Amino acid sequence: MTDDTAEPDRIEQREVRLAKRRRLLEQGGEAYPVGVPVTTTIASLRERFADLEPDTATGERAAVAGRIVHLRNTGKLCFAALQAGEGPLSAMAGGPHRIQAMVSLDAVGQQSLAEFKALVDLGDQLFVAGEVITSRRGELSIRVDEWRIAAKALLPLPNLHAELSEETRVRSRYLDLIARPAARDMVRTRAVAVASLRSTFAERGYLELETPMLQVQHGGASARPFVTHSNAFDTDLYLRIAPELFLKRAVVGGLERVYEINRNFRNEGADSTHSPEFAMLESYEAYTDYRGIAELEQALVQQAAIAVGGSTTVTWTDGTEFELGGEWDRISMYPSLSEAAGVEITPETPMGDLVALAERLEIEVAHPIRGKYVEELWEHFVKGRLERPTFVMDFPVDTSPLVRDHRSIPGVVEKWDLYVRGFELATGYSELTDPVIQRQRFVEQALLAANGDPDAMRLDEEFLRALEFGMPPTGGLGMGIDRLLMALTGEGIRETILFPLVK
RNA sequence: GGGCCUCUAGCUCAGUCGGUAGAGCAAGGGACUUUUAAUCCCUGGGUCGUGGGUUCGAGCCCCACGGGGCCCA
Repeated sequence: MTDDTAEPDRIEQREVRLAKRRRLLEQGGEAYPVGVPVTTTIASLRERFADLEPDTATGERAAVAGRIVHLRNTGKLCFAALQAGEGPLSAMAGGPHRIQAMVSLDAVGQQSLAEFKALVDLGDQLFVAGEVITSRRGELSIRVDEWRIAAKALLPLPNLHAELSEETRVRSRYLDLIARPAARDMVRTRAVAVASLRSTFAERGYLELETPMLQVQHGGASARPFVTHSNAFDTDLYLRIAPELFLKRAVVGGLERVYEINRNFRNEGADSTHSPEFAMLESYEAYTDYRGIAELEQALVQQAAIAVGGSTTVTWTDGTEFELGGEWDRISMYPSLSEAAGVEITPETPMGDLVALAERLEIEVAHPIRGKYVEELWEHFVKGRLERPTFVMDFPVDTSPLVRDHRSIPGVVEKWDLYVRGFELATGYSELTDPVIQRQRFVEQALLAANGDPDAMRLDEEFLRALEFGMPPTGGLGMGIDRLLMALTGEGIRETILFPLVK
């Protein structure tokens, strides 16, 4: 909306509710009071009175507030189901965050009952106080002797008995959160998972850092950046595509165990596994290597699974049980590719052979780099076969410019990718610490950039200078937080992000 | 970037051969003191994504643009 004074379109139901708001004010009431005197929460009442017999009076008074999600009037008795946003995880979804309010002629008198019927709508935030009872049908209820509107809803709630359309769910997530317990669960699951990551790091003596999001030079990954402009410095700045080069500077400075959980931005397409803005974990640990980091990654994910669902066996939303427990498989990229393709492929396999094979399979490779061909072929032959969580070890050199050469296998670097649920969940390196080789790798990247690869890395002189002061042997880890949630819940990336980007 | 599907009431959707715009929930009026998507009677609510075109006549056919989804690259 460009016109600040523009009113929403005239909606019949909104007009009706605005009239009720006016009537409420004319009677000296408030449509949006500064507060309501609640004494407890719906969830705790549910917990305390879980097993009451039908038609029981507890003799105990309670005052709660919540959104009206069902409203039924039967003349001299009204029923309103109040829903609170809080509540435990999905194991108990569907009930514990709701309680029924019963507004009867006996308890509130004729005038109050009439006002309730005239002024209260489905969707309003309602405060009620009264005795905790169960109805004849056994529903935990409050026999209301005092009620107040806590916030008047001007717009009608969507139909809670039909699925919201994909677009409404993402565009109006607040409605999705009201309507769908699974949407609320996702928010909590995510918070629990991230808290678990932090506590696993804390147990291992890691420090959480915050490195620049606005960078003079982007680096640390192969991706197209978002560009913005600083007026004060009169210079273009990049939203970071990765924090890697700054976290490594921290390791040079003697911070030997560091991690960061924060947003990265990549100016690329969005689909079910990619978002232009995504939360990323990166960690670095001095005096370990990619094998030690694989052990760390496994612990991080398994601890998160336990924190979220109490077990390393996770249950996805489609009901699938997925095993994240135990020691994860480790396979090697070249041997696994050779076996699946039925042809021996090694780091020495000539470019011509790789191109011929790719063409025969109609695999298009964007840039003519040997490593890219190997990775594309590997994805074609092997990726889809992985069912259990699997570390894929030892990648080609020319696609991994920040990783050190393998200690014993020529042409390969000490890097793994972790595949879970068919997508790449995390990556781990024995970090390249040799400033001379690192400079060469950057120069090779610059050549690719000159040849039109927009994802190629740029040479970062300041980072190289830091390396020249000596960076200890280090293992590093990167994991997408959104993807971790996808692995734990079986949902698509848009469901793991509370407010995904929509045009 | 390419292909396919989709946009109709607040929400979710139907709409026949191109001929007066439909349902459920929600809303308004009425009845009802134990309802669980309460029930019963009555009523209101539409710029059919936007802009063109074809036609006597377009929600429907054609073109362009925009939003959303799925598949491929």
